[in-house]
Amino acid sequence: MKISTKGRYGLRVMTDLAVNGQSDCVSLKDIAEREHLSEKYLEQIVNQLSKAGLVRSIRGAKGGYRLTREAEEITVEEILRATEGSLAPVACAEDNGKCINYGDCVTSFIWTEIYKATIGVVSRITLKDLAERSQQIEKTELECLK
Amino acid sequence: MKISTKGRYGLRVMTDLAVNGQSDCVSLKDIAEREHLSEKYLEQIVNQLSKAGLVRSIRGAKGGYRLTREAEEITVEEILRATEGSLAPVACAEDNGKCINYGDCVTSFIWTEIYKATIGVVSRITLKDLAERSQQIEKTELECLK
DNA sequence: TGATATACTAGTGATGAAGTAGGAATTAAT
DNA sequence: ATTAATTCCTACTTCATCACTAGTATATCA
Repeated sequence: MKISTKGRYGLRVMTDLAVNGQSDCVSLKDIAEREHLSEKYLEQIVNQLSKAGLVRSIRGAKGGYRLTREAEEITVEEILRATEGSLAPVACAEDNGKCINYGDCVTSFIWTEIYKATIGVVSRITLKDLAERSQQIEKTELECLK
Repeated sequence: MKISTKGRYGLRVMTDLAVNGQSDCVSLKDIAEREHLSEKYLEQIVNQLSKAGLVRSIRGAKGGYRLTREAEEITVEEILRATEGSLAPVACAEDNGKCINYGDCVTSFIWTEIYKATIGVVSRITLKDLAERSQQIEKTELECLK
């Protein structure tokens, strides 16, 4: 029942883009530095986000990435789906319990319920929520430094 | 975001015990046969259930396992915790978002929400629910054979 | 005493997670 | 035109975990 680094980093990249990519596009180098993550690894993750249509890339010098939509129109569900794959606890859960594996039928409703509960959470949270939180935290940290 | 075979098989073993272990104790050999699972592998899983206090073992010939409590007093949450370990999507989620990893703070509330939603589902389902479902399915299958 | 159980520990092969590494293609600035 | 910066693409690597398998020791019943 774990979310991998791809999902977690994916959210951080997207949040970073929402906060720092208002006017311009942002390079992976900058993001990697700010978020203390490996640029090369982020490359792969952003590639998935790009294929999912959540970011657009601009190649060459002064290139980078930017969101394809407004932050409030991108959900955490979309980001996690792009980076994590299925969010279902077992394969069959996504098809509302049409399971192939003989013997798991008794428990299939459990997985469907967990799946629905999870989607209920992540579909309601938008990238804007994360961006706002991020800026709030930044502010608090500055306060603390005084 | 996956549940492993330990969690899935664990639920099946417990359901089997609830259905077939009313009066007597049940041997792993019988369970493995009925559920089409490896006896040796089940040994490890039942061991975890035993350490969690969900089943009691009786050694020697005519030995086996039995539930320590009534099926309606055992939740799916307990069974999954015993077999899967933590049900939180990331480590910090269980502590209500007190995360150590710098940088994940912005997203920690997501994991806590997912965690709470998951627990909400599995804490309300009891072993009795599974046992009843199992017997219902058995009945249906017999109906189909007519 | 022997057959039937569980208890415990170790080993194994396959898979996936979490990166690393290197080069090709593209673009902006000099 | 060249160079530096950037994305794009593929392959490789290391490590941990999953899903078992195997073997031996221990306990109990008949």
